[in-house]
Amino acid sequence: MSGSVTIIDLARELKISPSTVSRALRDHPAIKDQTKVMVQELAKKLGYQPNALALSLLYRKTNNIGIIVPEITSYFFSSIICGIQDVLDPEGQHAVISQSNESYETEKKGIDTLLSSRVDGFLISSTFDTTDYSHFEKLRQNNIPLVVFDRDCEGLIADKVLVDDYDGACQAVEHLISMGCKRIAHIAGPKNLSIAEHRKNGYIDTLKKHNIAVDEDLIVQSQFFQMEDGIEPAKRLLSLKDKPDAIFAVNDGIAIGSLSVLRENKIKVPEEIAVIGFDNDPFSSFSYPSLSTIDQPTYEMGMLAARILLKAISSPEEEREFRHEVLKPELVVRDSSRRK
Amino acid sequence: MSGSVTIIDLARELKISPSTVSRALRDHPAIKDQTKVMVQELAKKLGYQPNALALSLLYRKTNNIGIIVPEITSYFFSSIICGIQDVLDPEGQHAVISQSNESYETEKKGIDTLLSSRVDGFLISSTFDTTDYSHFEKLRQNNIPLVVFDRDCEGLIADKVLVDDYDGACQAVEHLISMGCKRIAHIAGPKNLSIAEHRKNGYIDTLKKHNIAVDEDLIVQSQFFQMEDGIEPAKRLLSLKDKPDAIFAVNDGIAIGSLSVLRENKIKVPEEIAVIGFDNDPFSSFSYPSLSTIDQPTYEMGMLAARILLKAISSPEEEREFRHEVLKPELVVRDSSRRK
DNA sequence: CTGTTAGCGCTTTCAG
DNA sequence: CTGAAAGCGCTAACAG
Repeated sequence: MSGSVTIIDLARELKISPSTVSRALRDHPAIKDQTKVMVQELAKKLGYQPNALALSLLYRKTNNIGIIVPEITSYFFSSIICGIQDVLDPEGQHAVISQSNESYETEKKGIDTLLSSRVDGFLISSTFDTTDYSHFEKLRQNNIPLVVFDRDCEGLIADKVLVDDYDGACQAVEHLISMGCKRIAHIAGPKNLSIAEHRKNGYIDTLKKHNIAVDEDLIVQSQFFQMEDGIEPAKRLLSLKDKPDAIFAVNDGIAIGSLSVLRENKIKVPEEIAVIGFDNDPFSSFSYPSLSTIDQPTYEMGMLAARILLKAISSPEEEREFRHEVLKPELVVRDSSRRK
Repeated sequence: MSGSVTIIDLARELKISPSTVSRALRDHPAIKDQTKVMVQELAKKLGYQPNALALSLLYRKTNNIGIIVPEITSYFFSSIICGIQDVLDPEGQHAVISQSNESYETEKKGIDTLLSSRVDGFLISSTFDTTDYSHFEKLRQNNIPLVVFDRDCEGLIADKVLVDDYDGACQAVEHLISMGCKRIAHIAGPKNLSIAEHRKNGYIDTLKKHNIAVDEDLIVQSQFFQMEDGIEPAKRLLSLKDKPDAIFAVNDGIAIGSLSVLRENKIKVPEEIAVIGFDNDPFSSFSYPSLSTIDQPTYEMGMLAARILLKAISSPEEEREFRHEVLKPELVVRDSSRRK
């Protein structure tokens, strides 16, 4: 920032006015070619860089988009971010990423910070323990567009891009049933998280549809979504007198953690217990056995959310309809659930 | 941005001057308590948020730090970013992340964009094909601090936080030798990448140190760092008449990809071929067999780089010494290299 | 074709 | 204790 060249520097050097320099740089039609060339050459020579700050202040538009995600270390969220950036970049928009670390307070603080820095809009996937949405409502009151993605905030009025988790879970369980599994367990995700609830509901409803009794013992819960978080739940399932013959895990991380427990206990997968995850994380095709899963269109979700946001930003504030997009996930069968 | 409350709004409402409002909000001693309370209450009521843009323009300091990484989807870089953010956040500094996607052009464009947005400093890990460092030199000429991390730019004068890749490779190969391996192969990383070169050199020198002939056939190269990129190189190694009895892979991704090839070929790991990776990615302890690796202090590297940058930003420009920190990696032995 | 002026939101002298 | 004015870098009327 220190030694940056300004338009005024160029003007002084060339003994013309700043406005002429400004116009010359932006190729304004009412400027002599000769002047343009002169200005542009000097600008290049001195390494002039327009000050985006000044522009943003003037136009009340920063071309910055605030993104708030629970974490960036998972492939799931980082690939969504890639989708977002691939839409924003060509439009000259920039992503400003903030991690909430699954903390409601951090999420709230992130919003305030981004608000202070005057981002033009928000893309948010909320935390586990976000139940109060007033910090999101505030955005709408300030006419700042918000697109919620992946994790639904039920009751919140906003654009939304979600995945049909219920349907994904149904596909997973249908698949296990079609493979002949009778006692299908579910390692559910954290309570109060819409996606986890939907997956669990899909699991339960599919069992019922096939007249399979829902055994509460077969539903255990994981604390988070990492591989190590799958260990405890899997051990609990193995400690049952009447063991399951399949596990539908809330995500691939948990599924991989479970696989390691099954391996330790010399349980054959899929012969004794079949396993299926959710996400199609890259490592799922390299685990042993390779993991069946439900593919989520993360990259597409990011792109779609970003497109909707950009449209909202450039639309007249009134008479906008809120969009509610639901993407379809897709079953990917691999060795962990394939009867041979 | 649209309907934001400004200091002028508050002033008008209270029929006092903007400067008084400004002082009251910043708790200036020369302001009557009564006025302060009045102002602060109205500010709260109307949801006043200081405009960071205006402040940045005024103070010529944005409190934004530009981060440029090859990609964010790998755990390696995303955990470095976490370390960076955990240092920046408490200091009221914000990370602005840009992905170069291993493209020199994108990296250059990223710098220009961030320069335009007037970040106070840069944290950069450069791409494969960055050989020309003039875009980095430019920063120093503009007095914008830069800290290079992980991937060294040899010859560039800048603060650096690196990992001793050479030493890590030595540890890996020493370990394999101590396990009795005689024909140790190396799957090297992309050419022209300092870290990959250093690891390869560590590999070669350790063999020499133990009077083991370096067999060029046993050194193959991977194109990138993903799991699938390990498949081809591993197959090439298996096609040798005289097969290796160990593989030292340039990173965990490649090692995991190799494991899948070995599994397919029913080769026992570690009995027939031992495998060791580099990075200590979370999945490495959940692969089968669990993967021995060299742990890199990614989070610490991010924190240290950020601390050095903040110090550089707040230091007088002259008489700064450039720091050159080299962190030590650490051997983590797991099943893939443990003779039982 | 070019210059002058005002103002985006804020703070900070300098005057009262 | 408070207000008026200037300026951070830039652009867009409005004049010439």
